[in-house]
Amino acid sequence: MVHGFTSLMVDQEDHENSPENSEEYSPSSGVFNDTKTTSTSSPKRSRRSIQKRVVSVPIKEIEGSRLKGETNAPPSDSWAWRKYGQKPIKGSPYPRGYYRCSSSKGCPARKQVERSRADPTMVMVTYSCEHNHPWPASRNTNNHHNSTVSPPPAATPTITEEAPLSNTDDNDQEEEEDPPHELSKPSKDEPDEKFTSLEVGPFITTTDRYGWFSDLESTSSTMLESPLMMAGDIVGDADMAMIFSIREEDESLFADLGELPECTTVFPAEGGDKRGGAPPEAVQVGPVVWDKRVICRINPRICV
DNA sequence: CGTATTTGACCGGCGC
DNA sequence: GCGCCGGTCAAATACG
Repeated sequence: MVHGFTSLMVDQEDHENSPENSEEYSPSSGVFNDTKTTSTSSPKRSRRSIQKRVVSVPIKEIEGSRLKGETNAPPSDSWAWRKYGQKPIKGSPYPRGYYRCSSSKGCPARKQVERSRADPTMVMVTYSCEHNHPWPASRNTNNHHNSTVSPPPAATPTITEEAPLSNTDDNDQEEEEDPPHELSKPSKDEPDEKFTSLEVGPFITTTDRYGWFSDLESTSSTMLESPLMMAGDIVGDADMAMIFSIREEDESLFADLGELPECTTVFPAEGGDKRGGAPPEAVQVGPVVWDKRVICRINPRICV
């Protein structure tokens, strides 16, 4: 399966720059907008302030994994999701599907699946909240073999976005790390560092806590951090290149995963456009190899 | 029979 | 204060 996932980290303010360019989501779509809303300061974290991660998945994968029609079939993650609603979104011609983790009742994990209006071939999946339970909880999982947690290769998502975790009362650190302002990121010379600090740092560390994260990992073979993308076009290729060279060892670990997406699609996302130049289109990254590495970095567990 | 999906209505939040 | 939009809940229907 070839999947390209795109991950964007969205910051509250980033997208708003050019909503239009950020076609990925409708300008008015709550997702990003909310983020932009200074949720941080909001006394109560309204739903909007909740952290969300957006992943773009090529619809092919979805179809492949689930021959469902065109509806927004969610990419099969390792988690079990139950659809609890669907709504047409103003900015998009396609409706947005709302899914909840059916693995356990108490699991607050939620997922929104929406077709990218810019690229009908891509499906944007927004994850909110984390899972309370471990993987096994999900039944959908084909992961019998998951003895480790190897996620079903169903789809290769790229994380497009990160959310502002305003809800974090306590946490703060995390978000700061993801400054949407790519400018800062690029500043870092070392790609590794970025990963570490950006992706891995905040979120990864808490893999356990962030169920969604795990799920992404597991689910996808390819993960991109938004920071990279956001970092801008600049970073873009160069970074990736660096990334690719991150660790080869990890590759072996992933060998099991087997199929890697041939290409990864990266969405500049809103952040990207902010640079002004970045076209909304997805960038294809040839080798997916780095994915694995990234994943490893993110989740050592998987690597093992 | 049980579970999942689908559709409609209601509630809350945000913007104007 | 009103209106609009997004998100969630609940009920009904369909499928396994």
